[in-house]
Amino acid sequence: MSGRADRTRAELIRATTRLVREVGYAQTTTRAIARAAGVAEGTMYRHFPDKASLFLAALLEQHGPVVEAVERLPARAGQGTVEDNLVGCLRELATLREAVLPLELAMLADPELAAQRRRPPYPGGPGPGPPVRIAEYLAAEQRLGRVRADADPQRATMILLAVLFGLAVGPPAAPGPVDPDLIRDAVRLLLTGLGTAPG
Amino acid sequence: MSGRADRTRAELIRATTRLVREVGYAQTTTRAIARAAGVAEGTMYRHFPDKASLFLAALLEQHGPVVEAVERLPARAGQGTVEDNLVGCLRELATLREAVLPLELAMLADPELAAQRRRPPYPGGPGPGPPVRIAEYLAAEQRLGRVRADADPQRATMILLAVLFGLAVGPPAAPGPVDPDLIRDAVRLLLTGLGTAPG
Amino acid sequence: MSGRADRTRAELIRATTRLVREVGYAQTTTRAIARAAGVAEGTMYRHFPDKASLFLAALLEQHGPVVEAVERLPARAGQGTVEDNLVGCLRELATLREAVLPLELAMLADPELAAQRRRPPYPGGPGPGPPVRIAEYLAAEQRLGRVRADADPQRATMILLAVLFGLAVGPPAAPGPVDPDLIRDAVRLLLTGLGTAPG
Amino acid sequence: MSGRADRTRAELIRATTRLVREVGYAQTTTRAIARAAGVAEGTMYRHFPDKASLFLAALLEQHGPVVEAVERLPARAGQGTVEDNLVGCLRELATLREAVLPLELAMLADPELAAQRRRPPYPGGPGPGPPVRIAEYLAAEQRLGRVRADADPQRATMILLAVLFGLAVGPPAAPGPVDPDLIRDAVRLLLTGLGTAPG
DNA sequence: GATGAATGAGGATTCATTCAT
DNA sequence: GATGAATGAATCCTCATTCAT
Repeated sequence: MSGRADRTRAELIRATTRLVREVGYAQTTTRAIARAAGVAEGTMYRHFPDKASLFLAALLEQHGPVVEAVERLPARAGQGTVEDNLVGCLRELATLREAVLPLELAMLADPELAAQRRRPPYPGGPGPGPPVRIAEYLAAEQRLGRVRADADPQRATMILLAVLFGLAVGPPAAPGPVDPDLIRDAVRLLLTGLGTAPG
Repeated sequence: MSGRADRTRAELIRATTRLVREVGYAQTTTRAIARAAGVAEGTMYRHFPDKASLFLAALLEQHGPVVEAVERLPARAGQGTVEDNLVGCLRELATLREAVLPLELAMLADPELAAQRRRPPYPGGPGPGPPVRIAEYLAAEQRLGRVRADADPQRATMILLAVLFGLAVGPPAAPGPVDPDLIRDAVRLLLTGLGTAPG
Repeated sequence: MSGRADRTRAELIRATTRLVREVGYAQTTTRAIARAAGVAEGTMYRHFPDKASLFLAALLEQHGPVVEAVERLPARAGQGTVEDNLVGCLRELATLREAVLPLELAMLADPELAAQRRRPPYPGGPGPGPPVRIAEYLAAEQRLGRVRADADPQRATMILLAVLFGLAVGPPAAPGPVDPDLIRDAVRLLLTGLGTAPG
Repeated sequence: MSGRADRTRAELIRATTRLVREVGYAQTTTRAIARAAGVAEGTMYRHFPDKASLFLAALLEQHGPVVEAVERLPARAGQGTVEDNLVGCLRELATLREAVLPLELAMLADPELAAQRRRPPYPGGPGPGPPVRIAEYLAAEQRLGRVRADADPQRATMILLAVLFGLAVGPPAAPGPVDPDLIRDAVRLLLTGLGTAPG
């Protein structure tokens, strides 16, 4: 129980997430985290074996809401329009991701950190998550005849998420939230296609 | 005259690019760079004012080939198929980018490094580059009736490049080259569209 | 509570003062200070933001005793002889200054260090100090008729202290304590005058 | 004769003197000197075995004019007033010293540099210089009855020069030329005396 | 559990000096 | 004589981590 310990732990994670977003990974020192969390420097090591584990925990913390947001998608197959369903889901993903994108980038940029990602910090680890649910949704729509029969739902999902990630990070964007209009444009383009001829 | 200096400079850039790719930005210390380049640590500072400038130079070094690769694209409008043209171009981009992606990620992850990007290291700076050329190509194909009349070439280009970036970095990828098949799939998807009905 | 921290801080200041006196400012590296203080190099930075601040603190540490020594002077006006009073005071100043003269010289020789002196390290900063007290004393003696009526006490104080500083540093001196006889000679000369005629 | 080498040497000394005065000893790097002198970094070592020797040479360069200025003093004994003679001499000294005071301070602050001063850079070294000449002058005036018979000319000279040095450096003064009025005040004070009673 | 002083290896950078051209 | 690229030891400082209180 010990509500105090739990609060400290949560504070540490909140501080870490905030600092990485605001000042970048390089500037997020243990001292800065401790100060931002309002605890002593040594306290961190009561809750996490080392700094990398704290980062990992911060990253996973966000995973819950993301999963939830996508969990509902497959059930919407056949309702409304495909475009609206996808746009809604991707916008939610973009919003949630905004908080952790800097953490993800830090991991991508630092192999040593990324190595930690291999071994999930607790047995079982995070569930299937967004990619699987979106693919499920696309397959369902495919069965309903609202998505081309010759498309590969998994491949399409991969590309869909790649667009999302690319737009979130992309060169034109000063770091900041993804333009929601851009998300709709992307989904529409992916649905409609760019070409005029059958091939 | 200063063949030696030129060689040293090139060696430094090569070493930096290689190290960032292999061990990540955080591990790429000035000492490691010097050792890999076969020079003394102080020598670095005769060629670059500081470490960030060296990284920037390494990044820009790659810019030339990238620009060249895309420069030829607009001229191909109307020849072959749109799909093949785009796939060819994007594959080239992917290959070239492979070398600098870790550098780009480092910049994205470290605001301090990114700040350097604002002031281009030499007057004039890099030219328009890939986005503009690809948009030009799409517009040309549009005039030829091979791309939907109601598409926005610039917006489409943005999305095209976002896919490419997302695929290069994306969650599935163990760091490594982008699967060329994935590129073709993405282009085909973008051309054909995922949907069946107009909405 | 923090007896240990206080002791470390004092040790750092003592080590700094000693090293600057013995080997000069240029040789007084952070490593040497740490070694002499018996602490790790990083420990210095828990107590002082940077090296210059440590020097400044070492300088101010000495300020207390100096001020006290001169504080008593004005009260002696009219007692004993003017010569003895001044000689006693200046000898004390010379002794105290001996410890910090190298620090003062370092500041004079290095504009960057001197720049730190501008902003006093704590609000309020050091009080009026020696010059004012000596001038007060001279003015008091003047009212008692033991100092020429046409003398300017402030000007005379300035010159008195200039002699002291000049003797402490001056060309003849192998670095070391000021000869006390020289101080008496100087005071006597300043009181008696060198000339015979009014002009 | 090689006028070019001579000019380079002079340029190096000029640059050194100027830089030490303007930016302080610590900032006067060999690179800065070379740049300011308009020569390559390595060239310095054609003319001086090391940096300290260059500093020493710069210091001695100034010695000539100083000596000359004081050389004429003994001959003025008996002419004009003692005050005017001394004031004139000291003011000249102050002006000349202004250029090298930073160099002298640097030497005083750095024992390693000061060690070089012991062995004069060329046999014979500089002559007796100011102290002796001023003492000679005072002794001459003493014989003429214009200086107290019981004064010690050498001791008085020492004190006179100490005042000058102290005023040039002194705490109140922002670094800059010595106020000529202050010099006259000091001389007058030393001649007239501060006291009213015979002892 | 929490604290924060202490650690010390390691980081980027500087600079007097050397030497091939 | 002059050049300037190269050197590498040394500098100040940072920071994840430990441990006595």
